[in-house]
Amino acid sequence: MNRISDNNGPRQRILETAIRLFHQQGYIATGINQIIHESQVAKASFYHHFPSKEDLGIAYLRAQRELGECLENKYIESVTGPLERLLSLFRFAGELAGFRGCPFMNIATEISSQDSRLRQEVFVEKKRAGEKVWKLVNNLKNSSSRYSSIDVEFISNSIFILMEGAISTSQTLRETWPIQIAQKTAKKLLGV
Amino acid sequence: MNRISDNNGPRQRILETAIRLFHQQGYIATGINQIIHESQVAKASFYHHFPSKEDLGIAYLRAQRELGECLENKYIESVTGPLERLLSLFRFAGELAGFRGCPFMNIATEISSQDSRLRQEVFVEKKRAGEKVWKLVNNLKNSSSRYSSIDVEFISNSIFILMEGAISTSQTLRETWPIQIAQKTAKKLLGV
Amino acid sequence: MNRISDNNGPRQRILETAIRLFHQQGYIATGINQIIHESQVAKASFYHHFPSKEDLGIAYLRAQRELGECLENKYIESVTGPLERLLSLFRFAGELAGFRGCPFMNIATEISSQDSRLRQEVFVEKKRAGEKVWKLVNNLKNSSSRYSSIDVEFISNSIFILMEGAISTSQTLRETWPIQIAQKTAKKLLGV
Amino acid sequence: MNRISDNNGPRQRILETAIRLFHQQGYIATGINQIIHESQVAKASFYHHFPSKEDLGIAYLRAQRELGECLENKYIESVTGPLERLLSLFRFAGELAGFRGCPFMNIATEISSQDSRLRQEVFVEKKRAGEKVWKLVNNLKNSSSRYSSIDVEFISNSIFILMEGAISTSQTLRETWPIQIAQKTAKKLLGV
DNA sequence: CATGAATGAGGGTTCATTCAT
DNA sequence: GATGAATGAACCCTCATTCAT
Repeated sequence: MNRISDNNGPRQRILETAIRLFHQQGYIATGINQIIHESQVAKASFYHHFPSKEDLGIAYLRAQRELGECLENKYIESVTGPLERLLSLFRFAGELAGFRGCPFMNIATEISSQDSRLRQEVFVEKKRAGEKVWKLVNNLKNSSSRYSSIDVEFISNSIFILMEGAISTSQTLRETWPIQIAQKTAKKLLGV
Repeated sequence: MNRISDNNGPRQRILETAIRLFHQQGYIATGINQIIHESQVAKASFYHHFPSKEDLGIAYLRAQRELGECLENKYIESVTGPLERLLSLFRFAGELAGFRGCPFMNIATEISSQDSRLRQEVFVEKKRAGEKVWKLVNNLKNSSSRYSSIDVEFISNSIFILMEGAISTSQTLRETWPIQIAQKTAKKLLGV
Repeated sequence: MNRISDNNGPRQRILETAIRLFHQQGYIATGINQIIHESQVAKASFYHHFPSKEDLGIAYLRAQRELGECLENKYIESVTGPLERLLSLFRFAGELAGFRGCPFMNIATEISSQDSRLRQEVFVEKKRAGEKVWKLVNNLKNSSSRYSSIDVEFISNSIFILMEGAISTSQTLRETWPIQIAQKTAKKLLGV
Repeated sequence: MNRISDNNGPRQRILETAIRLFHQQGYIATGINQIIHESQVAKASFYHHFPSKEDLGIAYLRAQRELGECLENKYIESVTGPLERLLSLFRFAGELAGFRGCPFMNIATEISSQDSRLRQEVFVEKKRAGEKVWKLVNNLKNSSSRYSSIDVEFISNSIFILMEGAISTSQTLRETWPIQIAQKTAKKLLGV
């Protein structure tokens, strides 16, 4: 039993189940019992790995952040050129959401208490995502004199909002056009 | 016997409590017990007026739609000129949300089942809101030759997404700048 | 409004609904709400006519006694001859039960308290039914020297038990053969 | 750790309480709250052992079947000779019922839905009981030329009905004579 | 005589969590 | 490191009944 590559241990199974169920059904609507049952794990084993549901929620968000960052980078690096890389964010958003929206936005909606540890995780991710957009916009600005007049702060915030709006509108209406419209709007903002 | 001022009946108290709690805490996170306790109503009285929690949820969304539409109109009519009226939507969105987001988006996030009656209500409202934006953009287009080249379909969808994004980003980050950025983006789109 | 023939008044509607529902679903399993809803009667009207559910239950049993007695007499009088009349009870039992058993046995099963007013009604009916059987057996005994040696007490009790057993077995198994077997057994007892 | 004598576990306590209360008060009339209170068990512990009230009902019926079968065999084996053994069923029935009737008949009366899992259990038990009677009658037929002309099918069905009738009449009237009469009738049928 | 609103107690069930082993 | 039993609070909902009008 090679423990290093043993990714099918209880902890991993629980986490994968949580990723599936929290995203599909929501954090509150998903009970510990369902997670335990679908993970094929004993109840006390669950609490051995995750002291509380909130801790699992945090692990879930962190896993989503890693998965998301990884996928994001794949999308970005699949194209060349600063403009294409910036716009690839919208293709990424389109795949990620799948009518169930952003895991972080969703949890922020479900958890009202502003000082919850879960909301801290949301802040962290959204800050990271915002900085990612900022960098891509900044790269664009520095790449060519054509974009040298860009207000990086404004444009990156604007694109961030467009992405958030596209994802949540797509979730609410269960349609895909918001992603396309958001991308088209971003292009217009950039004058392309 | 004055029915107009008779707003203190139990049904009204329940509904007002639901508006407060569903919006603040979320639909799932708010239990019937808390609602009846804060409404000062017996449990069976609650079910006399609302056959189920879902029915109260529907009444809640319809009340939010009425309240929202009313407030929306006030904002729109508080200014003159088609551009000002269109842009007033952002001021409205800023007040409505208050870091707790859109009641309809929130419920759509909490309820994953796509054929829930609650989601039907969300569809109805979002369609209405989309049409409202479309009309305001169309009015702008027809108001002056300056805007005659506007693609009403695209611009209205774009503004809709910007508003949704502004509201949800504001909710997630508990900040107000997304509203301003979204409005500024809309202005840019319109070339003003 | 001819009040004498006005059998569609609220009280009558409630009683007819109760006869249908108590027999089909059982006394405990049938709620007041369903009765008033299907009777198209206001709740307080119900309690005006029947001070409690138990009172409706008593009225229900009395109505069943009248209906049963009436149908019983029809069956008995549809044939001539003391033997045929006695045996007609089994045909009657077969029709009455219809897989839902005897209304009186059923209530006695549902209500455990031995001093309930409902159980008093059951006693009254079962005593009446027992006496009816006794009379029919006694008539048979007196009708011909062939039956003069009959032990009326034993035979009537025996037939009573056979009928009760046939009805309840038919109810439990949802089959009709118990009625035929019981009648055949009765014939054997009488030597015919 | 002695599992054989470990009859004091919560599951066992719940089941014993259910046997007592379901039989005395009826299945519907007995609430989960009363069961857990008298079992000295927490509510969630109850649902840990029995997923629903219906499941407890099924366990109750199966326990009654085992208990009944065991007691039945004791009565049968307490005497010798095929006739005595057949007739011992009536003594058994007299003890079993105790004015509260047959647990299976009672549940079949309370539950009207024909496709309930509880009714399936009733079918199973009544089929078993019918076959038991058939065997005892068949044994009698084969035991002596005196009984060789018996119609096993008819006689066993007839005796089955007599037992059901005796038990339910005893329950309805709260008297013991139906048992004696039924046994006497059975003797007559057999020509003894 | 009729009405709908209002009630407290209880229905069956699930929650996230902790315990002894 | 892993297990299943046990928990109290809370879940949504229905019961038979009474009230003011």
